[in-house]
Amino acid sequence: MSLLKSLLLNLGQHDSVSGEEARLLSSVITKEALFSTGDDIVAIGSRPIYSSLLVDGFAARYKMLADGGRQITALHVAGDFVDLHAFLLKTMDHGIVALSPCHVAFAEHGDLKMITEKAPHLARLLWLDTLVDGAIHREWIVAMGRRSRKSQLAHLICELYVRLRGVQRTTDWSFHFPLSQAEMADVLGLSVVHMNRVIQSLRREGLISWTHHTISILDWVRLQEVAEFDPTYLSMMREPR
Amino acid sequence: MSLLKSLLLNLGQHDSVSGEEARLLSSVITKEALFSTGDDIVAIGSRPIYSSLLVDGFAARYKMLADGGRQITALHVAGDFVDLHAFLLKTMDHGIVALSPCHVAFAEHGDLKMITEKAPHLARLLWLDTLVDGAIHREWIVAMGRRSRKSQLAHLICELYVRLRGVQRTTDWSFHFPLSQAEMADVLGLSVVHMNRVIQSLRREGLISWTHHTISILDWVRLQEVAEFDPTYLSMMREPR
DNA sequence: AACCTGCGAGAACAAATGTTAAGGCGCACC
DNA sequence: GGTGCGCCTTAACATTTGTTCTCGCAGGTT
Repeated sequence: MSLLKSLLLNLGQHDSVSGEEARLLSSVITKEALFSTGDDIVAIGSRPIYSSLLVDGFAARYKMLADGGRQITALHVAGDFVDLHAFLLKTMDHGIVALSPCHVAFAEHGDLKMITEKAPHLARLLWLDTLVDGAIHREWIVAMGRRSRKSQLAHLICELYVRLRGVQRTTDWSFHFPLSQAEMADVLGLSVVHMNRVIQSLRREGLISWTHHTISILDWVRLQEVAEFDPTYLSMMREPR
Repeated sequence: MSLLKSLLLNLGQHDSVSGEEARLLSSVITKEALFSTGDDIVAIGSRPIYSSLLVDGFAARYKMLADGGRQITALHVAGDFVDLHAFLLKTMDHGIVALSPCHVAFAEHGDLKMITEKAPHLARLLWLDTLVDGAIHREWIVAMGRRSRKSQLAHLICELYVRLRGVQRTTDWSFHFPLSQAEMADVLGLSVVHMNRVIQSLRREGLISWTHHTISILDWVRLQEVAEFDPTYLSMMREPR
């Protein structure tokens, strides 16, 4: 998919983006790169001078613990700015890893600063993008803290489906999903064995199928019920910001 | 504490705030209110036209689940903007409750928009404030997913201590903390009984004391070790943003 | 003084989740 | 065509965490 298109698919979900804004934004994206599965796109502790737009692929933010455990704190799909927050946070407090081959484009922080000075509406859309990240974080906290593991997984699948549909990465009720069960366990904060048990239970109830890196939602209504999924937090509504 | 002071204590931790910026910000804070313990400061589903600055007190963002469970997704202390994100997200996807008597001040969204247009550096500091929220969310996700409950609690206490010290709400190694164990359980995602067990274990090891709504850190070094606490994510470093 | 009530603490038991180990299956590589 | 490897799956067992219940204490009320 083209660089500009993935940009607009993402930011344009929340508010209308003018042609001029789109041109400005694409003009500050001066570099691109490809990453292989498992590569670090951004290293923990680094102080990037670029922010990275994921044009295609799957990536994750993660932290490692002393005992070797890994927790994934965010999943990113095509169209996501994976480290826009580093523009102001400066120091990466986590790493970002490619979970599939990833096509990434870069915008210099100096140019982002220019956008905050010259294009306030566009700047607000970028700010909003990081706010949606935060809203997703909060939903994950709720899922980890107070939902059953089955509900947590169901919720994540609902979220992924809606986000991927927003950037046209679904076909009917299916989407490509390259994560292994072990990687998924690092998302939900479970052991691999229990991750497998939870997946089995959604399968057994006929809610999803998940094979060959493809997830299919077999019963959206019941999946949503199990998840208590309410997509409000994704801010998919297009309105003035 | 004065309104302006709590503002500067918070934003000024990350970068220097000019006198003009401080005046502009305080000029857009046009209303104030007091809330009692248990009051909702902002209701879920509402579309606020003000963002709320917590001048004094403790507040929490939370979501309720169908089974009556509650998960607290953020704790706020003096100086925090509790719903700055609503400026752009528009619809509250969670509620905000006062966990103590709270003194709150309000800034109109229209004025915040003006700030993004006229005062880009100040706007970036506000953006940053929401990014630190996100960084804290990520750290909570890590703690919920991959730390032991003892480590999770130790980490939260370290975080609270550092944040409260930043706004001058600590005396030596102690701080006032009004949450009950049941409320704390809604933060960590535990049952009340297990919350109590985890607190006891930190007490038994001589790391903290916690009585009469006061937490004291008895052994900062070991508490930090148990928590694997690294304050980088709080962006306490003052640098150009 | 007697009586609430909210909160903290603890015991006993149930359920969820982790650990370790083993086997199977598909796929890349020799 | 075998072989090794990554990944999924299952089983058995250990540990963590939740549930229910009881008790005690402090503070406020009558």
